[in-house]
Amino acid sequence: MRSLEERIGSDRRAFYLRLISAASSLFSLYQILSHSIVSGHHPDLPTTTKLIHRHSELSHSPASAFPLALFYSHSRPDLFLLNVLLRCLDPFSTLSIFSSLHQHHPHLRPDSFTFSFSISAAASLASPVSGRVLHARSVAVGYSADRFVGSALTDFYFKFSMTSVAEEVFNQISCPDTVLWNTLITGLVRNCSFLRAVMAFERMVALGSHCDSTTLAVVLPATAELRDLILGKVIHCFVVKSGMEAQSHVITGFITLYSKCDEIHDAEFLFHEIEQPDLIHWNAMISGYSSAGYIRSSVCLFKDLMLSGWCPNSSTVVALIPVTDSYGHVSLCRAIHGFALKTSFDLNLLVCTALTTVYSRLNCMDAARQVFDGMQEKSMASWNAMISAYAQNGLTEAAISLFREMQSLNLKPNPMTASSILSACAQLGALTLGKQVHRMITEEKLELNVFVSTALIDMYAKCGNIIEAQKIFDCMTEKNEVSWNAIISGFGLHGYGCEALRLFREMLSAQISPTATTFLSILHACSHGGLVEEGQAIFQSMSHTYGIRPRHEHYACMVDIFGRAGRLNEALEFIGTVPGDVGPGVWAALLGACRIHKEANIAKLAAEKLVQLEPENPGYYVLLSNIYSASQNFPEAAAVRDVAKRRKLIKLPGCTLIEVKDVLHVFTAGDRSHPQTSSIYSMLETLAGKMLDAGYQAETESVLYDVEEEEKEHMVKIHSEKLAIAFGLINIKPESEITIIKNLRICLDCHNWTKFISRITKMVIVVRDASRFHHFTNGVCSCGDYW
DNA sequence: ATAGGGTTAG
Repeated sequence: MRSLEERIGSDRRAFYLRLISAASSLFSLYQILSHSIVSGHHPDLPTTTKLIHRHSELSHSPASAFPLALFYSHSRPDLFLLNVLLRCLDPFSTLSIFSSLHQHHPHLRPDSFTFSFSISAAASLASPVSGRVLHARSVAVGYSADRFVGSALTDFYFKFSMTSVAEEVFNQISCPDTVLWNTLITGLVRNCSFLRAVMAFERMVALGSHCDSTTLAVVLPATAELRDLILGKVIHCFVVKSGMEAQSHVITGFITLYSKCDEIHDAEFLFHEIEQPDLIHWNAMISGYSSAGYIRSSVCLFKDLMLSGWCPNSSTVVALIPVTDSYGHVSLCRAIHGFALKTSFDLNLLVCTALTTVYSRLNCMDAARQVFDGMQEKSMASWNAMISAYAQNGLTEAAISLFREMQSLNLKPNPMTASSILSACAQLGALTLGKQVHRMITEEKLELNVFVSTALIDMYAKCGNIIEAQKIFDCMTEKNEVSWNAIISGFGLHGYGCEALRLFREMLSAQISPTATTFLSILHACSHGGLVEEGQAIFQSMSHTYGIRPRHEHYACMVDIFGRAGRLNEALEFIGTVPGDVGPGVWAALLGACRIHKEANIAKLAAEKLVQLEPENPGYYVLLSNIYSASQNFPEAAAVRDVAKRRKLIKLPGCTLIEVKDVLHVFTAGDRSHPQTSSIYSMLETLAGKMLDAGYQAETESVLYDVEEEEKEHMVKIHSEKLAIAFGLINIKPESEITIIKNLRICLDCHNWTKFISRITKMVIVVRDASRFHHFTNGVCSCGDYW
């Protein structure tokens, strides 16, 4: 008869395996292990594997010390143990074990599980390099068509917004199963490629792959984003037919779909049909209401939620945020912020990111920054939210410096970062940085989605390179109304009215509905291109054919169109037809026309209106005063100046930016702070002589000249654009191109001066001022002397 | 190996 000890001994492994499976806490697991070691039995490979596996089930976060110690206690671990270990380790340890595998355990040949766990680790470590290395090695050992490796890789490339590579990997796998299709569709949705996600879904169905609730949970929000109600209904029928309509995730998807497609009652119906809605159902409905503008219903449902004994979570708070947005109420926003802080369930990434944006939309940049700085952990979305908050509020330098900070922390920008920063570049005219971002997008193979492409078009157009803008536009596979608007306004900005008109017609025939912005762009193009009749016809069609009510800006554009052609009386007449109040932009356009056509009487009328409408804007006072003094009405002139002085109104200082060899230089009027000041001024002297010979005369007489009296003396205060151009002439190779950007409109004299310079030096000079681009070539400007 | 609500872009 065998002793007890012998019986345990023979079944020792089974005995410990049973104990381990039954262990209910980490503590009892440690006890089992120490018992076995104390009694002289080091756990064998299967027991160790089981221990590590149970340990990962019992501990909530990836803990590495215990499993690693167990793993290293074996001199010859097997592949199964290795894979179980890799799956439960933190991503960093997973990668380091994998990379030292060859050295420490050359007998172990990684299989598809080993690769897929390591690739997932690279993805969560945000380490694109190690992922690519793993990709290469897995292909080298013949796993390029493996489902597990393939799905991990697909997921990996999508995480880094490298959608084209992800799709390539997916296409390598000959018979993708449901999970793999789901991985593809999820990745596309996460990268906002909604159309491609829906197309992949259609392909999946057509190829006869089985879809499950996961597929629908992902496809339905994509359909909602595309506002494709018809497709949504087709899917709904399909879902009912295949008996999946009662699945929790699927119902949520339909609530999202119907509320985003303005079918709020259908969404409501589905929500009330659910017997026991979970928190996500509630949140979906609350957000459905608030994002569709049903603010009261949203708040009511929130109250119901609280009364039903649910504890709201961060998503509930985020779902409520559009409420503050639509009211434009800072106090409401602060109330929600306070509520989130008080209930402190998790004032997490999500809430903070949303708050950053809402505060910035309410123009509380300090509050926004405070929330951003207060986050211990920041996601890509948090960074992007803060960067775009700055960009959208015109704080371009802040946006760029935050972008640099992000880069210095080794965080890889994603397409959203790219489009935000491109917007800042466009506003600032920072072509070099814009090009760098473009290069980064290409090098990192970042997804060139509609947002990014449109942002690139806008950046190139606004930074002077309309050719490059057009190239990108032509390469786009998916264009929406914003993309068309960007290219049309780009051509308008450069004075290519006919090209803009051609694109506008092309847009219409491509069945893209023009928006209010489209009309603004095309009217701008007509005014800068001198196309009066075309502009009038388009303005008519805007309300008659497309049912879009013109805004102040559209009226201003029309005034601009008439004014440019010197038809000032028609412009006045047109203003008479504007229903309701006339905005300051309209009068400013009229004033601009008067300035060019030297029409003092109408100018006086316009300037008086402007001083009334915008008492804070100093420019109009100067102008009005100049007009009065020109008509010998000195007391009035003095009175106007007095008012401006009493109000302590300060003129926005003019400055000009120029980039030479990727370095940015900024000049202000009469600037002497630049290291090359002396050569700049002597260059100006040299030029002055040649200019006189060529017939240049300083334009200081004009009554309608928007500068202070003392600024008229150009010898005292040389305008910043002249300094920048002189600097460019010194530092840029002859007979090439100089591009400068000025924050205000270029003045008449500088415009004239630049024409002469372009003729004398044979340089092409491109000037972006506050209203448009001027291309100076051999004494002629593309704006036709009207801007 | 994939999954529902909610945050970031032109």
